[in-house]
Amino acid sequence: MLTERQRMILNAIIDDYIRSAEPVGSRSISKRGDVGFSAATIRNEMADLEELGFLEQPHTSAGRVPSIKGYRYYVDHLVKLGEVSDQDQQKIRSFFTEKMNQMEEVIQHAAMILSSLTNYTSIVLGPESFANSLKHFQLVPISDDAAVAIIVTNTGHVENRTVSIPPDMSMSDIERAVNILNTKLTGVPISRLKSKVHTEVGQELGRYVDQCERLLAVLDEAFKTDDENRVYLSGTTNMLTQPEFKDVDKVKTLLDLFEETPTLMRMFASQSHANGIQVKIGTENSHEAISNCSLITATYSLDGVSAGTIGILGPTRMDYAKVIGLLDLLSKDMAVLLGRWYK
Amino acid sequence: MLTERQRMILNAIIDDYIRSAEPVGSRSISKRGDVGFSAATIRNEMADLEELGFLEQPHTSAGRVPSIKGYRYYVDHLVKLGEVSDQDQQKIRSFFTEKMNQMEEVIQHAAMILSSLTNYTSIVLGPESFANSLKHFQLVPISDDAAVAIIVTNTGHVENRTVSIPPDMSMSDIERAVNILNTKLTGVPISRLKSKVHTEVGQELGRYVDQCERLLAVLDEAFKTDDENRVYLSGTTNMLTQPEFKDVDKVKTLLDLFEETPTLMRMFASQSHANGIQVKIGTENSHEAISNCSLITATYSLDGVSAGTIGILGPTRMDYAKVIGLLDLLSKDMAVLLGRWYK
DNA sequence: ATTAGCACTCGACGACACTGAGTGCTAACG
DNA sequence: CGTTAGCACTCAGTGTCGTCGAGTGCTAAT
Repeated sequence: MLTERQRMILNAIIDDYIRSAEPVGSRSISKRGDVGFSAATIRNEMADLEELGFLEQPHTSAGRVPSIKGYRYYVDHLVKLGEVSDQDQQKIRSFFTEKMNQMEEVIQHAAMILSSLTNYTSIVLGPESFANSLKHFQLVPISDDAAVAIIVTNTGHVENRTVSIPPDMSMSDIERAVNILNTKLTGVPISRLKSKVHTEVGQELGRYVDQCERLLAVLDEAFKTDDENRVYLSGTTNMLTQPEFKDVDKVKTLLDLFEETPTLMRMFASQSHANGIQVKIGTENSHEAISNCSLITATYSLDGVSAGTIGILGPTRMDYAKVIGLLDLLSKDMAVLLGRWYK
Repeated sequence: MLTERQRMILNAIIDDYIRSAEPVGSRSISKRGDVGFSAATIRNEMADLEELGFLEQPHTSAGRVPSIKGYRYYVDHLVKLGEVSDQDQQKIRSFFTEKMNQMEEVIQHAAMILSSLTNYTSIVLGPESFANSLKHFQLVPISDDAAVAIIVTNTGHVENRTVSIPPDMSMSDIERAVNILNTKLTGVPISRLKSKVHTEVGQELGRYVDQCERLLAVLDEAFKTDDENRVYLSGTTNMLTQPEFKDVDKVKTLLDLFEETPTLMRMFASQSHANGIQVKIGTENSHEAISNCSLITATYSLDGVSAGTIGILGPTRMDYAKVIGLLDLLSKDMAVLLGRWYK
């Protein structure tokens, strides 16, 4: 579709623009050396590229700027995976050798590494909880009518929730129930806890415990899968250093988006279906607030099941080569780390 | 020190400036009606007030702007506690009748209410954990060499931490130890857990459990008071709507400060000594990033012990009357709520 | 097919004048 | 004597104009 020369020129323009954030003219391309043609020739090609929709002109007497289509072509055909610099590799290595014993900590750290290495905003989605199974369940009464339900998963993750209990339910009943639940439910995936309680464990429970229905209601409350697969952000303020965000209004809409976890989740979910690296450029993103941003995500899997997603949000004019290389490396390392984690 | 008229004029100027964010001139004060003097008279007084340091002039032919000293005088002598509007009272009431069963949730919500009612940024510090005591302790092994330590407090707060355990420590030992700890430590304040383990419980433990020293090390790790008295922020982006933050650089330094929890903590700590409402204006604040902001905090106490702090951060040109009134009301309500909570 | 040359476009920038809000001072007023 | 009307003055903000220069498109020469 494009001639070799056009591709070279497109590549050069995008390269330049990523660095300078300013419309690039024919002369500067010609002078770069890697395209050995005169400014005039490049000018002609640029006119063609614009007609084809790969470039845009802010105004008549300005240089050219890549269009969404241009970026798309660039990431699909032109960009060569950036090698991760030794320095960065070093940092990542030391991250993975560091000992962390909370899942949350790992994710949080990964996000921080990403944002600090790229100077963009990083978004990390934790490994889906459905991989986890119950290790231990506990109900600790804290007053006459309330108790804390605690769920420990095999990965060491702890969830807790305050539930209200009927005032006339006896302590011994509760203890007995907890014991039964622990023997019956240990090893059951978190996502199936609720149904399992009703189908299989329910009757057993009824035999030993008074007021079984009431208790079941309490358990329902406790096992409510609060899908707080939280999204971890880091480097949100990095965006403010980008020239495309010198306008406070844009900053505000972006930051407001960051606060809206559910929206972020949805954005991410739509990406995480496919495995590997995905790039959404500008208006390809569903949300308007990031219509001048690109979102690059890497979904890694564990035993063939997609397990988590890490991503970088930056201006459309972002360093795709570097970011893609980095995400590729880090997502693979994450998969390995988690593989070991889950044993 | 100031004549009655000067005070009226100062009050009027600050009032106007809070509303308009623009230097206020003598004419506009004169026209307001509540100061019944001509522009010329007011002009003379304004010159005096400037000489005394209560006002400042951005440039010769502009109106006057309150100085830090001016604001100080205003909040100390002039401002009359703003009545909280019916609408706002309504919202606060409904907040307090809402049923919440996690401490974190309450605090988070309080912060949100505050920021939404004021359109500034709210900062809330949770009730100091020293008021809490141990309700239940548990060690759940999740692998050969790791276990999750879970601490439940009398208020239903759950802390958890992964600890590594010596591989040759037997399950039964652990169980026995946990039992002893629960009988001995229930009711002990969280802050004193660690010392208590060493002094009183240690010997008892040694009698029943092998490898007592090793176990103590594990417990030390578990009881490490991770002083995560977290700071809850809400409405951080509200600041961006303030005209004093139309400059992205200022926004960035401010937002970066928000990310630095320890610094925020320190800022807050210095305020929370005194009880009641405290106002720090502009450079009275220690941190440079908020040298054009004011921080108003209300510390509430429970049984005479200061329990928590809620605060509002806004531009120096903020609506002191409203904010102070609101904080006063809310902090008292919080104290009541928590009093009930701790029973 | 490529390139040198040239006329043309248009935003950025500095110079300049104008406007208007606001001041300080002085003199008149009650 | 305190208050106020009047007036000259200051200065940020705004709009206009001309210049500059980077960049373009087109044409003709190589």
